[in-house]
Amino acid sequence: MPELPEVEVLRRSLEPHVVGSRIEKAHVWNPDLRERLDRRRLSSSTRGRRILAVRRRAKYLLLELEGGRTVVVHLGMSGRLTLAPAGSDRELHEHVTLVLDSGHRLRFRDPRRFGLILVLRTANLERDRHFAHLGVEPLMEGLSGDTLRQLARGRRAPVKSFLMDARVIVGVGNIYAVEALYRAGIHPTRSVGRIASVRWDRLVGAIQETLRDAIAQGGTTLNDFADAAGESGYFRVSLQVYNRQGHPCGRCGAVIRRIVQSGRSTFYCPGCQR
DNA sequence: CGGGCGGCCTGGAGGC
DNA sequence: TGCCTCCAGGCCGCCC
Repeated sequence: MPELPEVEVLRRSLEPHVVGSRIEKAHVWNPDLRERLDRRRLSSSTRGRRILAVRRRAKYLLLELEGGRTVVVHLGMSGRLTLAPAGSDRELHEHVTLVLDSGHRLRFRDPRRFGLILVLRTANLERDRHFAHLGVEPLMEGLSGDTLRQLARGRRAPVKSFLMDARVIVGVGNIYAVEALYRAGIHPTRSVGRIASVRWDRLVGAIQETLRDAIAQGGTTLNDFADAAGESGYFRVSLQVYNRQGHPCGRCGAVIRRIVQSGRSTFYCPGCQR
């Protein structure tokens, strides 16, 4: 489900309601997520601890707790994290519930179980194997086209795959890679080593604009994305090419195409993207 | 080594 | 109605 904008929207919606709350208890209904959840570790490191901050790194949501621990949540493809009133019933595919002293429950629901919850020492976070290899944050202050151009040197991958490579740049998944390339007017199959400097600047600008617009509109809800309050995002109506094969391009009228790259759908306008 | 592919899961959509 | 295939917002490990 979620790329950077969705996780950021979730983070912002959660923050004002959980920071300062204490976690009374963690229920693990099903530990079999992408990686098996360590029940004891989750329980012992969350019980009675206050939530100090809600952060994000790449597509990971981070609940920073007292005692130097951080609960790491990844939504995979179909994960949701919602804040519900006390007493409400457990939902289908709700695998973990954090009971807060405010009376609310933080529910992790994930039908496909590609998601992940783990507990790390806050101080070791960046050295953990889930984080150590991660590349630049696309919304980082001062990110330039040149930074990406350097990383692309000597590589022959198609630009779309390059944008989705978390070792290079994080948070950009299938939807936003496709949309950013459309905005930048770059063909998704273009080899990344053969992109001119000026186009790198335009591409970075397009990525940042696309992500910021998506955040402002509450993210993209295709099927099941929702923020902590269960609200859908509305960036879907702003998608220019994603899932629009056969429709005319809004800019030039050419018919939008769908191709497959590395097993993932790519959509582009043959008129605007060269 | 870089890059592509299959596998991990469930469920929704569409064809017949 | 059912049964089949295909597809899905991520990520990792394996293979060439």
